[in-house]
Amino acid sequence: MQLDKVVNYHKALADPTRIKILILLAEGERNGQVLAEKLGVTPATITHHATKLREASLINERRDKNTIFFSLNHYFIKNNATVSVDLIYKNANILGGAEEMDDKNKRLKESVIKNFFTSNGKIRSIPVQLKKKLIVLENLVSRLDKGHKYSEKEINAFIMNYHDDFATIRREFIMHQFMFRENQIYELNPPEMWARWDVLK
Amino acid sequence: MQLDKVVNYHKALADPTRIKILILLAEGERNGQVLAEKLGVTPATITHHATKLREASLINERRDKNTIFFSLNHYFIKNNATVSVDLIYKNANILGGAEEMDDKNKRLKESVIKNFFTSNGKIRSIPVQLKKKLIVLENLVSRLDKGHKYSEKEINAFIMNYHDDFATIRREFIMHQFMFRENQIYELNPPEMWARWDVLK
DNA sequence: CATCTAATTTAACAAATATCTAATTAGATG
DNA sequence: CATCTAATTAGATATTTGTTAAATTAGATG
Repeated sequence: MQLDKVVNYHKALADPTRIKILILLAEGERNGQVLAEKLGVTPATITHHATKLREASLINERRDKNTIFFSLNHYFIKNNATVSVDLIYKNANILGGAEEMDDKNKRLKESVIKNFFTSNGKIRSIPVQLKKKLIVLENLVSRLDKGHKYSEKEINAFIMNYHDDFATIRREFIMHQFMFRENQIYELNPPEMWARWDVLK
Repeated sequence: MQLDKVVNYHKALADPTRIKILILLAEGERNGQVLAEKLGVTPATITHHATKLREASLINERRDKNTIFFSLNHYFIKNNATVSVDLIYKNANILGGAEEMDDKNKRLKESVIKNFFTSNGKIRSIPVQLKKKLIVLENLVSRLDKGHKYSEKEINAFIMNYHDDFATIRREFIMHQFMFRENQIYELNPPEMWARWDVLK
């Protein structure tokens, strides 16, 4: 469930040593030994924290010979700071009733599709407003086959039918739970896991 | 210290029961007994969590006779979601003790500039080695204006002064945090966010 | 293959924390 | 004052979590 994701994200940031690691990584990539030395802890402790930060998608890693360099996942950090806020307000609406899509949302959906896709089906631009962006992403993702296992190449090629910036859109697919990635293989999530735009304001 | 504040904020949100309380409160104010009943815990547990949420300024309280009604501190929630992000990037320089560039790196930089740029300032070829590639990218990006908002067209035109493959280089600008894109507008990141080549081997 | 380096795993332990039950407090009302 | 309601506190317990030392693994190099 999505709640766990948010909780784990906050757990990852709920420790001073981990925050300090992120602060150091904001300067540039660092390996485990250096982090351990700078923070006055053992390499084992760094490994422990790195695992948590990795699980929360807050850091990336790059291996060079025996050394592993950690770095910030800038994109994820910037985009998830507000996720908890979204979750709280979004789920409030769900609990508060408003189950089926109302006319207003239907009209919005049509208008977004009309305005953000060109006549030959390409994406004119990626909406900035979350709600509209989700409508576009959902529309795209609906054209993929359920249960089909896509390579990254295939996903890129698919996206490029609609927009050049496949990297951003591919990331958004994952971030908003439209797809999941395992072993470099991409696959659709069931629709009930997709981010809900119809409950947003 | 500011670090503790951020850690405590995340600790407050690092528990599923507390997130659920906030979700319920987003619907409107609720008293302890009702929250306990809805979440299947005892009133004592609600008191426990309410204390933590209160300490993190996430909720407010209002007393009416014997009943205490909890409500969201909307203002605080909305304004603090990004505090941790700010903290991480802001403190990077301070904590990190920016080591100055050593002679070896200075020489390498000169040599890369000399070898990968032609006499009329074009890029001869994009270096394959990460460290050298970052030197070239940084050199390019340093010619852009801080704070200026560039359209994609402008960025492409700029890059094409130096190399034909603007798409690749534009992507590398983003990927290595030299720039960020929002709303199809490109802008320089502050230098402390740029990928550091001087720490690479 | 022997050796070196950096990272990880394992086992142990202390500290923090989520939850409950039972007792207590704060305030309202007859 | 006696009683009722809602919240809090106190004490107990089980779980989670941060840390370390020691052993092990992964990969590079001679």
